[in-house]
Amino acid sequence: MELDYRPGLLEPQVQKVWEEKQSFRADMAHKAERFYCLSMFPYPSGKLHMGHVRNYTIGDVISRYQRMLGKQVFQPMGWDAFGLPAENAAIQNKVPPAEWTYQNIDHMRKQFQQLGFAYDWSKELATCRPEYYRWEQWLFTRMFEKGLAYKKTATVNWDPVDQTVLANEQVIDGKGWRSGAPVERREIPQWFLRITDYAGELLAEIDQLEGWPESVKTMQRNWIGRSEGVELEFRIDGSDEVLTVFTTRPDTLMGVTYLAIAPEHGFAKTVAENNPEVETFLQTCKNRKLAEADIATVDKQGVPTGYSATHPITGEHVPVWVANFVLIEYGSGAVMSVPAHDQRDYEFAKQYGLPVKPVVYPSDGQEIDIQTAAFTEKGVLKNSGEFTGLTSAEAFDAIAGWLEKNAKGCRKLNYRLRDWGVSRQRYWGAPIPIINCPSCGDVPVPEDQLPVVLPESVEFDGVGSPLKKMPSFYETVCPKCGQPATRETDTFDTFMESSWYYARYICRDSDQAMLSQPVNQWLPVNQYIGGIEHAILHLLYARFYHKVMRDFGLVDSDEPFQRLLTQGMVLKGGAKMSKSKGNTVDPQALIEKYGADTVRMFMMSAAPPEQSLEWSDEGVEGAYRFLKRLWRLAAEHINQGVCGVAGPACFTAAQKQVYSKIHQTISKAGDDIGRRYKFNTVVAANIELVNELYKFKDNSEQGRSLMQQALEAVVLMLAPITPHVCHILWQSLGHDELVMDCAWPVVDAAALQQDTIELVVQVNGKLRAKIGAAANAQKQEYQDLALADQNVQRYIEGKPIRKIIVVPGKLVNIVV
RNA sequence: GCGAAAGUGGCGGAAUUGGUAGACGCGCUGGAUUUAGGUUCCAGUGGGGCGACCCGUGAGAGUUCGAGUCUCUCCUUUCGCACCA
Repeated sequence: MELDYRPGLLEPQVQKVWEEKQSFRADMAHKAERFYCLSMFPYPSGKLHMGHVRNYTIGDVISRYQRMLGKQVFQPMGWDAFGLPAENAAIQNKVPPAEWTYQNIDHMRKQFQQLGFAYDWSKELATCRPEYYRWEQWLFTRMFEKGLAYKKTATVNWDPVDQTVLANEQVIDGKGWRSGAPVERREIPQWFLRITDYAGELLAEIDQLEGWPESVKTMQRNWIGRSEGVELEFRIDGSDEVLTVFTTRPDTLMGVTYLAIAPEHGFAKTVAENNPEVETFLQTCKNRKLAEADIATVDKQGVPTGYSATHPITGEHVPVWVANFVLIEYGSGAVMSVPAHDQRDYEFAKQYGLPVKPVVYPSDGQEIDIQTAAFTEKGVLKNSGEFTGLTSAEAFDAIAGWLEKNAKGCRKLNYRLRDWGVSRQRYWGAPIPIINCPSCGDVPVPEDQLPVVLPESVEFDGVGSPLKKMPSFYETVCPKCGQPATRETDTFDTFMESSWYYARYICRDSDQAMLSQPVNQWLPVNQYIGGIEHAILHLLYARFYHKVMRDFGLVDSDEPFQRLLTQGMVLKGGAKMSKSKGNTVDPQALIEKYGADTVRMFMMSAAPPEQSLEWSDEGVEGAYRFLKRLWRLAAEHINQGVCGVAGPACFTAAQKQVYSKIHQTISKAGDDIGRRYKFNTVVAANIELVNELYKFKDNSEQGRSLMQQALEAVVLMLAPITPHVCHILWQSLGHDELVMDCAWPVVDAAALQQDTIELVVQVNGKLRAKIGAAANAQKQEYQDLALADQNVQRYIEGKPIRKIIVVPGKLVNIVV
């Protein structure tokens, strides 16, 4: 065996073996314990970037480890193939989006294979294929029939020059990214899914997601944003209009000094017709961006409508303002403002000289200072008529009860979550399967006419969707009345495809149904892996879809993903690797220079998976150096002849130490890879073991057997991380079977037992001595040993001992 | 602005249940091998101090015999905010 490690030669050979043996193909009908390991599929943007390599290496390591535990592992891969970048590339390169996408897929698939990922390619899917999106269209028509899909107007970013709708990402400083024209808000009819119908269940079942990170669960809870409050009405004076507002603080109702409505509110528009000042203000608001982050950070501005409204309890008249910080999407688009007890209302009131009326005071009787800020805590009511003296909690009930009794309001459960808008005014997406008939209205495309196929051969000029210029696409007849009608030319949000692909992999070839057996045998996904940036949207939409599919009888389970790992980003120089920052490192070049195993090993060893990972060229060198060292150690041993593995016989001290190190490593690596998902320390533990083996020079029969045993353990433990080199080494160590099919090594518990320990002695919590002591001694013995130590004596001399803490087998702390 | 995380040597990180801070790697320093460079191998490497020792986990307080770890306040960075995926 050569002493030089040559990954460039060996990796393609090993990949060929896997290919020939179809090693990664899962037996979907297998009765053994199943493990479905899924990494979020990529958008086929061209070539793999480091973020991909990290994501997919983590998934592959988990898959290969689970396989070594004897499970039937299913690890598929596919392509989230619809999306905006294909349209941009089409304009730039004059290539139709479909062609560009398929080319990218071919290239990236090759790269995946070069990295040695254990994917079952027989189940590969691409979401831009009609056989895939056909079922998404079918599900949508069913949701339409059940009332879960509906149409309403909603706001989009409109580029008046390019005459096109822009994504938030395409709006730079309020201007269209291509035209540079100031973007306008425009309201157009769009399709929505009633995810809010499932808000309660989506929230409640977060508690059952035991395998999810707490941070993600908290973010989802906050996103859904359940709040209990009161909905109440304010009549506009001198008009039939009624403003409905929602508040979580009805106890502050007596402190209302004005109402604020969103610029998009119907009443604001009505007022604007006869009020130039309001009209001007609404026009200004048209240029603001859609993103909530922009709305929340913008300077608070507003104008009075000139109208007042009647307070439902006191009958007082409070002015109605239009304000830019009120969100039309949340609640009813109108809020009652209590400047004394809400900071945002307070700032607005100060800015426009509106009165501040405190009605809640601290329970301990202290005064409050509302000269600088609102008092937002709960407390006891004052200046509140019949409610004066009640606590905030009592007042909630009393005021809600009063409003209900007088038919002016009611208790209400409100969610921050909004319905999911799924219409996109784009070409490269799944067509929305609706036909607009002049007499029948919106009619879903019947099942036998699905899929509505997206034409792939198109001229793409970037001005509007090509579908709108293709009569062959949109001209059709109404399925109900047979009269000429037009198809919907909008396409679906790409989150629609990524919300159910995990289920479709299992039955990819099913052409009679969206999902078919053995889908329920494999769901939910045991382990899902993907970027933290998907913590809310994608993961929430997929959970919603799963529940809809369950209610339609397509799946048995309530949740799609049992365990979730959110991997951190790959950084270079402290910043996310991105084309725009120009700090990317191309994985392809590294694979060619060092081989896939080195790249995989660096990715796993540089940081724990959830944390961000700082890219380091030197670190890659280090990983490469280790694999060379491992190779050489194994080759030197193998060249002297492989040998059997003897049990723990009469070891010399040095042998015993190595034997115990092997099993300490197996113990740590097993816990880290299986329970803690800390792959960096799995690698570190094995490096330590190899370092120790380099120092272990023992050519006795017993010594060589120990070396054989140690090398086998290292190869088995690293096989999930660096599968190619471990494949070769395993065979060279004298085995016929594939290392990937072997069982994870077993710890010899006896080897972990130690006779002596290092006893740490502290005086007043500071380390003063380390003493060798028997591992199984009594508390008193440890204490005596500690007190007898010379250095310890120096520190306690002449001082009274107040307390001695003994942690058996570990530490003694003497307090003087 | 709101929500969620993170902050430890020159760098990436380790410290799993509140119990020895800095495992392992990178880098650096010195040495060996080599015609040289590279490779490989050995030794050292948190800061200060001649030393006994002292200081040290973003800042400040607190709880504790003992805090990187728990609590509070603050600072900085990252992610998400509904049409990027």
